[in-house]
Parts: sequence; C-alpha cells; structure tokens
Amino acid sequence: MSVIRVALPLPLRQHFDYLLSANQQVQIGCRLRVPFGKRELIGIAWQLDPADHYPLAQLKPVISVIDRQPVISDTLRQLLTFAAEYYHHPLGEVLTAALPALLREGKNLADYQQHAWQLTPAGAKASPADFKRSARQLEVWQALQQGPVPALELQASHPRTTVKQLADKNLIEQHLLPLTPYHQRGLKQPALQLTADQALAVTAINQAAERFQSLLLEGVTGSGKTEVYLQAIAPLLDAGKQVLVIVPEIGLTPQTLARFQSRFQAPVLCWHSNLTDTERLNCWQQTQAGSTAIVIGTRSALFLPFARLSLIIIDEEHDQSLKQQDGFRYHARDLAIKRAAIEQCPILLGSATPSLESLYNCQQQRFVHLSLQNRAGGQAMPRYQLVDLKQQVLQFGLASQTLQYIRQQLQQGMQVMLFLNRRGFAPALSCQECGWLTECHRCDAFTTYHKQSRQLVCHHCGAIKAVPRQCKECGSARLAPVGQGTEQLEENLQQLFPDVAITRLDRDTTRRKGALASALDSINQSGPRLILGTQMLAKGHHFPYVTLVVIVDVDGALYSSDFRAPEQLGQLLTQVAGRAGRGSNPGTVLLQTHYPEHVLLQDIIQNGYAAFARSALLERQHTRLPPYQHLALFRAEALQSNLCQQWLTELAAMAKTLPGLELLGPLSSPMEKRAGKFRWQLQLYSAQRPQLHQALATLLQAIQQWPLSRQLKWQLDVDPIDLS
DNA sequence: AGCACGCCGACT
DNA sequence: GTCGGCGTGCTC
Repeated sequence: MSVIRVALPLPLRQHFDYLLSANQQVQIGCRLRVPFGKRELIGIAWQLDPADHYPLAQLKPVISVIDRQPVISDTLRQLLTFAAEYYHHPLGEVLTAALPALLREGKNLADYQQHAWQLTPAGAKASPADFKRSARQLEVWQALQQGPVPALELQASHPRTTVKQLADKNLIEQHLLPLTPYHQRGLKQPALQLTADQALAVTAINQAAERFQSLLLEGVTGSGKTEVYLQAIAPLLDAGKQVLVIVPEIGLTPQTLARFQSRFQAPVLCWHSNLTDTERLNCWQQTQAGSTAIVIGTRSALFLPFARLSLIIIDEEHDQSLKQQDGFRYHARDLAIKRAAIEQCPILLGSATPSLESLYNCQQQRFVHLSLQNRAGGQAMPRYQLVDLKQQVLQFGLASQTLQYIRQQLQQGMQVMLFLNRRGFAPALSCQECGWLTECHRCDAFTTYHKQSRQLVCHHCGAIKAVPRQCKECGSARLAPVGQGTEQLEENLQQLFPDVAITRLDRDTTRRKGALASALDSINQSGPRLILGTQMLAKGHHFPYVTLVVIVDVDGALYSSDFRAPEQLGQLLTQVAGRAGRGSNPGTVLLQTHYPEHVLLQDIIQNGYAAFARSALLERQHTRLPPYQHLALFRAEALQSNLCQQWLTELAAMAKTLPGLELLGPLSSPMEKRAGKFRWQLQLYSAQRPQLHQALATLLQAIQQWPLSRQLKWQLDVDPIDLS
C-alpha cells in the first residue's frame, strides 16, 4: 500500500491523496480514476508518497489506473506546476488547459490511433486523365503517389470532401498508422536567398541549439522573418528534431502555414480551437510519438507533449491574444520561455514591433537581440504623413487632402487601405431634438447602430435590440446616427468612388466561413480597389498592391488611461503601415488627427517604432510601471457596486500590511457596468517578484476564508495586459 | 466544479 | 401538505 497525490480537475487550490494498492502499477503522470464524494473523477498521478499526506484512515482507494505510459511527462509536469504557482491558479484547471478533452474524459489512447491514406490497387493503376473533371481529386491522388500520407496531414492541405469522394470511388483507403518518429528529410522547395541580416540571424539561432537561450528577432514588416524561421528550422529537421511555432490566431495566417508545409518534406501539423476532439488527440499523439516535425498552433499548443523539442518560435510575440483573457490567464510567450528553459532548447520571439517587456529583457542581456532592418525585397519603408483635421471641412470623415491622395493612387491603378477600428454603421443613434443617445441597459456603453441588419448591438455584452422608431426621452422620431463605423465608411466610399471595387474586412463581413479567404483573394488581384476594415487589417496579411494606408481616426488612442495604450498604438500604426508598399511602390501612411503636434504621434512617425519603443520604455522606468515593477490585478464583479468595493477595500487593507507592495485602488474598471455586473479592481505593484508572489499567496489564503468572497465573482490576473 | 443538505415561499 | 429556490459546506 502506498499513498498517491492526485491532481484533479477542480477549481481548488489543493491536491487530494488516495490509496494505491500494491498491485496497482502507476507511473507519475498517468491518469487515474478516483472516487470523489459521490462522483468519479479522472486525475493525474502527481506525487508518490507525499510526506504531508492526508490522514491514512481517511483515504479512499484509487479505482483504476488508466495509462501504462504517462500522459504528462516529467518536463510538462514541471511546467504545469510552475504555471499553477506563478499564476496562482488551481492546478486542476491548469491541467485542463493542457490536456485534450478526450484524455480528460478518460478515453483510451489506443482507440484513437491515427490512420493514413494510401492508394488502393485500383488507385495505383489510375492515371491523371481519370481526374480531368476534378483538379482537387487529382491533387490528392498525386499527393499519395509517393506513399501513404497521415490523415491529418492530408486533411490539412486538402478538403475533406475530396478525400471522401476518392475513398467512395475505392481509389484510396485508410490503414492504421504506426506511431513512429518521422523519417522525411530535406526540402520540398528550395530556400530563398537570405539578406546579410537574415543570414546573421539564422546563424545566431543555430548557434544557440541544444541549450536554453531566448532570442528576440526584431524585423521590420516585410523583412522576411518567416524565411529566417524556415532556415533556422531546416537543420533541426534534418536531425529528426521537433519545432513548435506559436502564432496569435491561426485563422488569420493561412499563408504562413502553407509556407511551412510547402518548404519541408517532414510533416507539419496545426493546432487551434477549430479542430475536433479527435483531430486534437491525433495531433497530441503524433507530437508525443515524434511523428510530426513541426506544430504550428495557437497558445495552448505550448502544452503539447513533444518528444524531441529543439526550438520554440513565438511569432508576433507582442500580440495581445497570446495572453489568455479568462480562466487560467497565462501568457503563452512567458510560459513558452519557461518551457524552453525546462527542455533546454532555444526560443525565438519574432516581431516587427516587439513588446516593451522583450526589449527590456534584451537590455538586461537576458535575451539575445537580432534585428532585420531592411525589407527583404529592398523596398523603401512607407512614409508617414499627418493630416491635421482641425478647422477642416470633412467629407464623410475624410479630409480633402486625404481624398486627393486616395484619388491619385486609384488613378494609378493602385489599392488604398483605410483603417477604422470601429465596426458597425455608427457608434450610436441620437435624438435630433433632445440629444438622447441609444445606450445599453446592461453596460455603461452606447449601442452601435448596424444599418444592414437593422439592429442596435452592444459590442460589450452582445445584446441586440430593434432600432427604435422614436426617442425614449422626448418621443421625437428624428433619430440619426452619430459618428462613423466601417459599415458607414463603406457606404460613403461607394458614393465618392462609384466605379471602384471596395472590400470591407471586419468581424461582420468575415463571420461567414471562407469569407475572409475570398476577400483576401480579391485583394490579391491587381487593379484599383479600396480596402477598409478594423484591427483585422493589421495582422499578418500581405497586400501587394496597397500603396496608401489611411488611418481614419487615430485620436481615440491618444488620451487613454491605460499605461499600455502608447505601446499598443505604436504597434498598431507600425503594423498597419507595414501593409503598404510591399510591391514595387513605396507606401504612404496618412494619419488623420486633431492633435498633429502630439508627442506620441511625433515620436512614432519621426523615429519609427524601434526608437519610439525605447523611449516608451524609459517612460515606464520613470513611472515605475512594468516591466520595471511587477503587477498583479485583483478583479471583483457583482450585481452591486458596493459589494465589489467592500471586498476590495478589505483586500487592500490586508495588502497594506504586507511588505514591498504598492497599491492602486480599489478603482472601478474603465467600464464599471458591463453585462449587468459592476466591476472593480485593485492593482498591486512590487519591485521584487518574490515579494509579490508571497503577498498573493497570503492574500489568496485569506480570501478563501472570507464569507464575502462567496457573494461575488473575483479573479487574480498576474502580469495583466488588459487593465479593464 | 458538482452535489447534498437545509430551511423558507407559492403551488398541484 | 409538497416542489423548489439558492445559501452553505464538503470533497482525499
């Protein structure tokens, strides 16, 4: 008889101990089925015979051991333990983030072994002429000419229906794929010629092999970061090693995925939230077996069980979506660095606009700094130009100077991109008589008018209402939109340029599956075109014919209370600007503003992001903000505002007694009421990470004792990015 | 988180 | 008389 400490999928900051009989062989990291109250749970064997175990007499026996081999390796267990401690989050929930659903449910791994497609004898006899009617079927058939292809890999590059059609014709069939390390070596497509900067970067990355080293690749947009990734990876694959590539949102970067798949012979899998449970488990198994060489995935790919991980790449490392915004609030970049340290492999962070945290780490010599200063094709960087909106007569929110530029570019057959970070037709409807504005009942916000769907939508809680016929205050029927969103801008542009094709890219136009891809396709056709959209435009895409970018309204970001706002504005402007002038024409970026003299704008446009970021970092140092101090944030949410305040006041009182903390708050969140709940926060700053960590542990201990804690929703966010 | 217990209000 | 609301407590 021995005692086994088990990690269970519960939101509790504690372990549970069970009895293990002598005939129950178990390795740490295996799944166990255990009794828990009236229920049965699947947990992970975490520690054998803990010294401080629960009284023996009160232990229940383990029901059964599910795995013979651990599903959580030693290195992964170290990572998860670290994550739970660092983010002060219940281990069980950390574990839930790290395990595919089918494993959490206790499914048997052997039942989900991956299949591969191969040609049937009939398929082998077929000839290209048999596929005259279907180019897609021909592609699949050709892909299988060299031999079997794993089902996942085939489905990643070919539509599932095509595969099914061939199977129905009995030309291809599936067989069980043994899980063995991949054997493919070499390139499918030759590597590109590197610039001197790129070659230096590749060398530096390769020199860091087989030991822990963080490298920051700061490369201006269009400088060819992806080619650096590809060439840094190549020798690793020839040695049979594995590489993890983390990207912010996989749906936005189909080209990146395609480039990896078409470069290497070795298999490339992707990992994201749209996979089915079975696809996930297959990917997980192939990662564990080493039968995939590269995984390109979103943040949770970080927890995949790589057998031979030799490099981690974080693309767009500044991107906010690398931080999980609910539940277990981890930052994929930061945990990936920890993973690299545990696995003793290098990690490469890439961005045109690195986070201040990463730049700070370079200054501290913790990261190696690599830079690509020139665009790979030798194109000039786009020029910024401020358009002063003061005392201007605007036409649909556009200055005459702006319109002139747009017209000029269109006449030359080029494309123009307009960035407006506000979807919908107008941010509100207003009564012309009394000034009343349509607002959300559940949030401190106005409701956005969507003309096409004839709705008022709250962009904060999702509530949808019909458009009122008259004012709720005075009964007037004279309601008119105020302000401008992308939907309206599209309509206006159509009026101004009736003969020009317009593509609008925002959440509303790309909701439909495949809509984004087809919009991107049409943008990639040459010919005059207006492209307008939100945030989406800033991420990843190449727009080869865009020579002019108009930022319709930069002012919103200039006077924000969030200390990260300048950094984010700098990143956004630079990323959006990077979409211009990738072809043979240099680009121009027009910034429409009422504050052309604003230091922030001047700094970004005159000095560029790199210099701007360094002065922003200096500012952080003077104001003692992250990364110069560490920050943790407690949030409280309740139906009554005063409950939040009371709870946070108590928390603040206790925090004041702890050493090395500076408090800010309790403060109401930037939007106090949201979705019917009131939200408040308390910010804790500390110069020493260990002191902050200790304080959080003490506070959490106390919080769990307070009766008041049960009457509201609270959460802790370590290293928060979003202060709302 | 689930699930039970427990104590008060409107219903077949 | 019950059904069921959600406050409180517990799970090795």
